Amino acid sequence: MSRETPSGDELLAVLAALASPHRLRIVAALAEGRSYVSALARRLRMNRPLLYMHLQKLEAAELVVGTLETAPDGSSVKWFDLAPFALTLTPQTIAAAVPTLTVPGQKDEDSQ
Amino acid sequence: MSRETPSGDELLAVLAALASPHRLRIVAALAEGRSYVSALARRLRMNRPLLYMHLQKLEAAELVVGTLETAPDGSSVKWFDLAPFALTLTPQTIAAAVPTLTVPGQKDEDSQ
DNA sequence: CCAACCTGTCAGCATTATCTGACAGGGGGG
DNA sequence: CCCCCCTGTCAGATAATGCTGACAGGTTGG
Repeated sequence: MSRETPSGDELLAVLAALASPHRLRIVAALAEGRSYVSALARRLRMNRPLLYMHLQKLEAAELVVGTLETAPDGSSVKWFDLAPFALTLTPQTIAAAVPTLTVPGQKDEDSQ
Repeated sequence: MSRETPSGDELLAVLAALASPHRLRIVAALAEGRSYVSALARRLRMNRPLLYMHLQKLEAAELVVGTLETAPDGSSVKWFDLAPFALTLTPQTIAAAVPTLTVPGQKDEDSQ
């Protein structure tokens, strides 16, 4: 679901999710194929709970999809797939998204 | 200079710079035309030193250009212009940028 | 001299984000 | 039983950000 014009909040969520070296690396790793938490932790050499947290942030931003696959025997593995996203960052796309940012009281008044 | 393939660090810098509601709003405001610190602070209703800091971050990421214009009489105003940027965010572009991230020791080893 | 406009910089506080080790619980198998 | 694999969650330490009021210094104009 590569949206044309994301809402301000969605845009912000995606940006915040990607603004981290760890999470960028996670995305890059998943671009080569699905994986699961423990394997990824070994591969990227990072603490598992830490990776877990980062994956949750990516998932919250809908950049990644995690599915807990419980085998017939009962053992479970949580697979993570990269969501196919694509967004363009330009002054125009940002200006278009900003008005829909939900925050307290902010208004435009004078210019110049 | 809308780069085709930004380095990992550049990408990260831009993402980090934009991952803030304030800074998104600043970019949107500047998209309507140049302005200077005090005027922008009034317009966006935010603390001037705070805005100043955000502008510096945007400038560091090269999303914004500030020029201190000292009039012939000596009074000075620092104008900020939006830099014409454009970058596309997809799993591919990210995967392409990640290998050039400069951080301590990280390597890829096994997969799956 | 005082007021109003501008820029730039600080110390210090408040709030988030990041990161770690440890734990609980679920599955196999030897 | 013990050992190894997996998931998920916590408290708590540490580091990074965000934010504020106040100050110094420059100019113009009444």
